[in-house]
Amino acid sequence: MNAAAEGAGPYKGSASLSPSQQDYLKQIFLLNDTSRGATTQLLAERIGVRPASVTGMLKRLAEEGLVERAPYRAVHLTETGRRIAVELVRHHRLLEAFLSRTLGYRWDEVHEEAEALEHVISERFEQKVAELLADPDRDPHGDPIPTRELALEEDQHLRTLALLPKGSRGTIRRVTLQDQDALNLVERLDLLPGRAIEVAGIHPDGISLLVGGSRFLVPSLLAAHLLVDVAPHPSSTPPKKREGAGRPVTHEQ
Amino acid sequence: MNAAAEGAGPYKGSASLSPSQQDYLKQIFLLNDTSRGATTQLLAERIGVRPASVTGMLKRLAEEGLVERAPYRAVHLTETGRRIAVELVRHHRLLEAFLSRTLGYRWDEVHEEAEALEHVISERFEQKVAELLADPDRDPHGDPIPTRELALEEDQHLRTLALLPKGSRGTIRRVTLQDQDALNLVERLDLLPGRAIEVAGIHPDGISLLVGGSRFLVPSLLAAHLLVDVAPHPSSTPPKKREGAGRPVTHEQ
DNA sequence: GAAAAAAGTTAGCCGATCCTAATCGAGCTC
DNA sequence: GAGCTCGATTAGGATCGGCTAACTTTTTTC
Ligand SMILES: [Mn+2]
Ligand SMILES: [Mn+2]
Ligand SMILES: [Mn+2]
Ligand SMILES: [Mn+2]
Repeated sequence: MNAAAEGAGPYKGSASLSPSQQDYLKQIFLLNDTSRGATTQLLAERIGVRPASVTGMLKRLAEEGLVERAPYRAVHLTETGRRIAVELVRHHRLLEAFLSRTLGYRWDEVHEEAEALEHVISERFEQKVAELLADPDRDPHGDPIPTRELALEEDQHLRTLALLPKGSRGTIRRVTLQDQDALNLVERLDLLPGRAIEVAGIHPDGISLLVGGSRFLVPSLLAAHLLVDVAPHPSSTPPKKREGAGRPVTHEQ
Repeated sequence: MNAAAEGAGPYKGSASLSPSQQDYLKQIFLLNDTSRGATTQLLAERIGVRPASVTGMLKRLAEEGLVERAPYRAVHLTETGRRIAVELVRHHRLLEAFLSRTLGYRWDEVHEEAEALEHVISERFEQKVAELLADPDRDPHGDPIPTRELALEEDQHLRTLALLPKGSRGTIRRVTLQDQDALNLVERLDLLPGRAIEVAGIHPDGISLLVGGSRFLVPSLLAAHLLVDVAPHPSSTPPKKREGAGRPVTHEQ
């Protein structure tokens, strides 16, 4: 019973998909990029439904040619599905930038609002906002905004703080968290995008960090969500990778 | 089988209602204000569903204490229902003002976008937009924006152009149309809010109008949707009402 | 004031999306 | 490689908001 014959439906603009379908595609995209691939369970957690619901939706998305899927395996987006997902990520991050810059939202407030608006704004709205903000390339958390043509900068040079060796210096570029309390903590610690940091040491529970003169422990849980632009090793320690201090970073949006 | 026992559900914030339910409440509100009351058929037309669907939804809304209803009669909003409806109208018109002023939308483009956004923005968004625009009191079509406290100016002094007697002078204040082509026509004819006009004569098919030096026929269909602030009768003709040139004005939003 | 027309309602149905409970399969453990 | 565990799927059901077709009530017409 090989489900999902290839590409059943005709061309799909994101417009014809339900917000729910759009959220599935977006989460599949975000999970594929990072982490261990888009499994039923991870999707269920991110989207806030039960695994059985995910299976059901994935079947429908497969029928419409938006995902490719084999039972008991992780899903992947088709090219069509990917396009819709990236379009949605553009909406989301553009909206976050807009809410922050134009409407004066705090950075911990933008995510929730963007989560709902992303499904509803027109291409005109997207266009006008992009104009107003002069085509921003980062949202308030440092996440790259896909271009109008849906090209997405890859940030390959960024490294997770949790995995940096002692002595590393660099600049915080992205904070891949959405939870308001967590973001407020990051702000309290002055670990915002743009801050210069140095890894003073490795703890079992996190990273000892030098930021703006002070030194403190950044718990692994937090360190795993801070992406750092590492400076060309000025210190002694060779920049070799460590493993296991934190799991690969993801973040919902 | 007297359906709808009074006030079943607990307090409802507009947040807990589906976009569909919100649209029903809004249209009931707009129809009650004007026109012959919110009948099943009129609601069906405005909302774009079949009459049977309206009956079904009205039953559900009655159960939740948002409308009062007797079979075969027009519906009315309860106080709770009215509050939600006005909140939605505020969202809608505030959004139209925002889209027009801040994002540079044309006045014929704002309605459609606001129609979708109104259900999705948070109170924070409403608040921030109101601040940004310094609490505007009119949307681009001249429709009054309910205040934060949901007070709605009544515009009782405005009269439908279609019903004005020959010789009346005044200023166009509201254009209660949403259709893009119709709005473009209005713009072409320079009948925008703020324009001074004089009724040069009554035709069977409309009104002969003097606007900015030129004189032309405004078809009844259009005239019924132009609300005029009538100047204290400077001309001879006593300002007595005419009937039948057009039906009472309404407009969806 | 009856009959016709129009408006409203009911009954039965459908698709989308979610749920719970039960079953199935993949992959690690020993 | 036989189990066991955990993740995934299936089965069955609920709710929501739409639809059509048939029926009922109100309103208009003459
Ligand atoms: Mn979303
Ligand atoms: Mn972000
Ligand atoms: Mn709407
Ligand atoms: Mn308007």
